[in-house]
Amino acid sequence: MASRKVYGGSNVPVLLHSHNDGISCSNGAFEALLMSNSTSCFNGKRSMVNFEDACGGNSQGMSFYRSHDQEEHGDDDLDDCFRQPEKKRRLSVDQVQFLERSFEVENKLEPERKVQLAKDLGLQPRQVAIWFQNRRARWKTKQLEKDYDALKASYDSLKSNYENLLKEKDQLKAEVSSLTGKQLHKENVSENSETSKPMEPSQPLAQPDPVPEKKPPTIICKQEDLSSVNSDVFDSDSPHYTDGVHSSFLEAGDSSHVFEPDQSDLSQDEDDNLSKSLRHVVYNFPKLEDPVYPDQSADCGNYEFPVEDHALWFWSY
DNA sequence: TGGGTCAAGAGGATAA
DNA sequence: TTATCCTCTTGACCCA
Repeated sequence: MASRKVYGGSNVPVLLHSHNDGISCSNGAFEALLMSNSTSCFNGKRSMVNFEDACGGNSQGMSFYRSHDQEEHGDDDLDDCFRQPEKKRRLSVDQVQFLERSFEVENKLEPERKVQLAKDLGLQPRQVAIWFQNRRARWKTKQLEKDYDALKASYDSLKSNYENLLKEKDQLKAEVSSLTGKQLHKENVSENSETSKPMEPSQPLAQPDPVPEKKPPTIICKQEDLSSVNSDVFDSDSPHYTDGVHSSFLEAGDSSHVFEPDQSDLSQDEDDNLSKSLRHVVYNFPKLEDPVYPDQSADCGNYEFPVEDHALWFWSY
């Protein structure tokens, strides 16, 4: 409180006894004030000086109430002669509150509004403009933080869903392999029994096959092909999944892309070999495209998807 | 004393 | 051309 300039006004010390009382406008009145040239309800310029006087020069904890704006106010031509080198001073709490309310109404500053605010707050119009610029910058920074948090939450959710789907895929692949083997075995048995009947008259002396389970080479190839197909169906995009989090995030966001195998790779014969009765449950799987599943899950009759496997329900955001 | 915050400066982009 | 905006930076101030 050493060399503080004191400006004459003595009628407003009460204004800053309480921060909230410094600006007594209601919100409605505040908006009206912003658009009008009516008498200001804020006497920022002189009130700060008088507040300090009212505080008995107690600068401890009251540094916000220094009379910075007097030093910077262009109206005080007399003071320009004695002005010390410019030092940055914070706006008072009341000024900031007033500006904040104005910012909430409109974060852009029209020239008339700027002049009116400057007049009401006892600041230079440029100070008001600068405050709005900085305020917009802070607002943008906070928005970016919010956006980042939202995106991160979305990403975490998608990643979790994707990992669940990977587990589900492995389970389904195992089921397909198991059931395909069983089905082929059944077919081999039936084919051997059918083909052996007509051969009996012509080959009465043929020795019966002691190991009927042995699969013909062509069938084995088919099984391998099927296995390969199944692997291709799920793994064709695996570089996208497995390399880093970004790719998985992007890929998982589009379920149609993740599970969109080329059905033509699976022959109709193999497809027919899968029991239709084992497939119908697949079509009840939520939100996954139907064409994907008939070839991939052959054991849905007794396979229950865990609750977390419905994770695609969350993909809507 | 270092870091955080904020007012203000600087410079480029843009619209009227 | 001018005012305004945006972005980055600077310097003052405060606090743990």
